[in-house]
Amino acid sequence: MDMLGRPPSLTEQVKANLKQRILAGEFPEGKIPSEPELAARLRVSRTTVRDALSRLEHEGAIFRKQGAGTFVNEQGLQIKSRLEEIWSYEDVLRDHGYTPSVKVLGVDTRPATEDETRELDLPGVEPLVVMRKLFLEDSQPVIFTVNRIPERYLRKPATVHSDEPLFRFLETHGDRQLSYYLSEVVPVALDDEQAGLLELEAGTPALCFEETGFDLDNTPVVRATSYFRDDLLRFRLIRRGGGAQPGI
Amino acid sequence: MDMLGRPPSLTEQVKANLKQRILAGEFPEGKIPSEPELAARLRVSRTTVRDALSRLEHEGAIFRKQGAGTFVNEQGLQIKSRLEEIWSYEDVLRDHGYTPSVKVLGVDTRPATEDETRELDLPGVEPLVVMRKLFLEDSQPVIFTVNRIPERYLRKPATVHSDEPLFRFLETHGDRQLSYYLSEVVPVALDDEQAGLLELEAGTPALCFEETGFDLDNTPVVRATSYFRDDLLRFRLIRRGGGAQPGI
DNA sequence: CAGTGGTCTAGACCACTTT
DNA sequence: AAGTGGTCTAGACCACTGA
Repeated sequence: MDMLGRPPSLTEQVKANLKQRILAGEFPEGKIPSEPELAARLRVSRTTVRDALSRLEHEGAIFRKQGAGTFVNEQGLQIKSRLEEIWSYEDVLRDHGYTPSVKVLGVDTRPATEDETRELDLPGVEPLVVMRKLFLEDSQPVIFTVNRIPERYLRKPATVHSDEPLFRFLETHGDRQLSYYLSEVVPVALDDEQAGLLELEAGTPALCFEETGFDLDNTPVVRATSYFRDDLLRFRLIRRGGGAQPGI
Repeated sequence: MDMLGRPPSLTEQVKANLKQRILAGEFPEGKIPSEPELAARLRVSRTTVRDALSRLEHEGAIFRKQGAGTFVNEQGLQIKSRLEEIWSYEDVLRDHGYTPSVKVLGVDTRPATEDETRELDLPGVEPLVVMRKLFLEDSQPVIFTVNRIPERYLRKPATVHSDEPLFRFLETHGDRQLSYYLSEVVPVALDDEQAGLLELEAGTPALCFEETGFDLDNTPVVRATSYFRDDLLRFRLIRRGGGAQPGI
């Protein structure tokens, strides 16, 4: 029972160091020192430097060209919130320059539907705790989410109103660590209730995530549905080649 | 001037080998051999095995638990087309079990707009080649795309009708290798033209990609817009923690 | 041809899970 | 205590770029 993360790895520290220096504009020509030089300066092995650089490249902060060097990727640095690594919606809003707040609309318990029983891999129909939240920037609604968690995964009686981010809620009230989400991106026309909460007109096209969260044992622990105001929040991602292709 | 990719790396071969054996059901209990054992069997170093496993874990094919082992991720294996690694829409459709075909709707040349000039980082207003394509499964339209490429990046006179995937078209007609896309996911209501092409009613909510493609020198070489029939094609992705958090 | 990134190896040590 | 994955090192060799 750890409850605490490990200290950041050396690789992660190097990555953070470089990221910070990039954002601070320490490499004005866009040219980042060579791998051997970084390794010597930072007193780590070249492998560690390469791991850190690979992560930065993957998230679009730099790009590399064999034989030429490593460079700042001004384009990729513009991305605030990457679709593949979103955990706390409050952080997403903060990254967009907003002052976020959360409003818990309600916490209920009801039996799972047939679909939910299957999606959450439950042995039979069981009670689910349903949390509905609204995220606001200043007083304007931006995100509406519904989380459904099997009651069996929660320690305390489930009527707790909590404005913690969900991954923390699961650790606090359920001793479950969220490992990843498997998500579907769906276009919808907002219905009356959703539009009302987001202060839009019914029928407005919006982005919706339909997703399942898994813990470290690969057990599904939460089904979530989220709706976004795309006029206030826009998601970006980097798409790369899948495998063997070099560059392609 | 290479034009050809390098042969797949050892890591890539190990990854392909394991992926195939996983899909073939060679690990019925879901337990994958330990890293030292795989390294010994495949006659490669443990590092190479770990790299291959890391990639498989990233794309959701397996999951690992420290101290316990490496296991098949039945959930993640269901994903056919991952949002972050899509290159040829024909492949996407094939992965969904369709028989794809392409219809080139037209190839025109026109001056870039002000926005396009900025997005493609052009020194001034220049002619763009605009390719409009429709992707069909059997005879049913699924994807509608518009690609805009500065004429300066193309060798041949730009009126070529080509049903090659775009990344190949850029290599064939422009000696440019596509490295990655920077994409925005936008919900839209289809207008008359888009809806007509996709054989839906005008106003239907749909997913839209607005994206810029970059080459190996990080130069933007194409602006693309794509519309999808979400009743026929659904995009999935895996969302993970961004950095230092372990598990979280 | 010197310097850069790309790939691969062998081995050490640690943290964690299981028995 | 034994076995697993997680991190890190030092070093070799290759492929490519640019002066």
